[in-house]
Amino acid sequence: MDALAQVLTEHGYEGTTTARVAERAGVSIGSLYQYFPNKEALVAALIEQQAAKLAADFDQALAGCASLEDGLRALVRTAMGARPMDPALHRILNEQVPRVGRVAEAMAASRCIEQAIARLLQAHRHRLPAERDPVRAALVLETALEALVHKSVNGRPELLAGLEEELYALAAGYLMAP
Amino acid sequence: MDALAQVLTEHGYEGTTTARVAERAGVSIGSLYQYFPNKEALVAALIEQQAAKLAADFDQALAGCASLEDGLRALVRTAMGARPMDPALHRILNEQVPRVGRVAEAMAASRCIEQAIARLLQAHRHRLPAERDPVRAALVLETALEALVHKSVNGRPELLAGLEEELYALAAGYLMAP
DNA sequence: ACCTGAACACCGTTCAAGT
DNA sequence: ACCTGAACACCGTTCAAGT
Repeated sequence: MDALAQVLTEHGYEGTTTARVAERAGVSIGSLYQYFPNKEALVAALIEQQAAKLAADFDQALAGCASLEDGLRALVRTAMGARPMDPALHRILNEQVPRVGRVAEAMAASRCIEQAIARLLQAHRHRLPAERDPVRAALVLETALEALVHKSVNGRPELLAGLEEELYALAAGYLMAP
Repeated sequence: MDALAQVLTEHGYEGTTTARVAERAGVSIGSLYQYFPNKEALVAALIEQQAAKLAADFDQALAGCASLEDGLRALVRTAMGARPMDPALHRILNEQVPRVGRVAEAMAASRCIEQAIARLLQAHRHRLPAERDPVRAALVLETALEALVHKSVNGRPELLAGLEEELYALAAGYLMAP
């Protein structure tokens, strides 16, 4: 995994050959194929590793929030701080997510995050309008925040300044509208 | 472009070889490379074609909206109806967008859509809170709606039922919050 | 001017042989 | 049991030869 992360960062996805990863890891190409059935599975393993770490971050951040407002602020902060190590690596992996298998376990981590958000919303459901289902709202928020952080990190850096307040307004307006 | 679209739909991105596209188009592989420098440029051309069409849809839908509410409803409807032809093809192309060149012209279409939304918001800026910048809000809305429609079409179909009202609540709550 | 397709370079994957 | 790397299959791309 470390060798893969290094090669991806240095050469991008297309430039990442199984031979290069094996060489960097100090094993033969045959050995690599003993542990991973193909290149896709190799990349998927790294994606799952990062996704699991991210899901744990959300779980921890949202666990003990007293008010809905505190919870939303923690949610926004965690979403924005979700640039674990190298942003370039994060970007490369994100681009590969849709193409890796059935999105498999990366989707599982995404569902974990949704569930953490859903628990927060359920704990304060008396604050939400009647028509706002907490589980569905959690999916909406996770998707929207993830897309906005992603776009601001990659491609549209002018979004980054003041994004935190913007995301809070988006979440709060959606959840607590008349 | 037609041959490419067919082969992509039938075989997916990995299964789409330049040889197969050339064969389907009824030309030799050499001819294909006379018009497109490489496979990426070939796919990029199809992406640009679809993106331009989408941008035109938004321009038209948002042009003559009397009220902000009408405009937002048109925005949500257009975003949801943005499944031009084959949804499978749309999905395959979307997955390739981040990997195609500098995102080049697909990004240009995305900016056209943002500008169409920004014009709508600017026309009704007296309805927005003072801290809500129309240009930035347009970028936020475009990103969030696109991500939610994309996720509901691909991967999470349970989102689709009632999504239109959900998106409207998200947009209206964000724009017209206290 | 434009087309053709055999040939080339390269990469993912396998498997017979080694330890 | 596990490792090795030459060999294979396949795909993107080129270019000498044809029209």
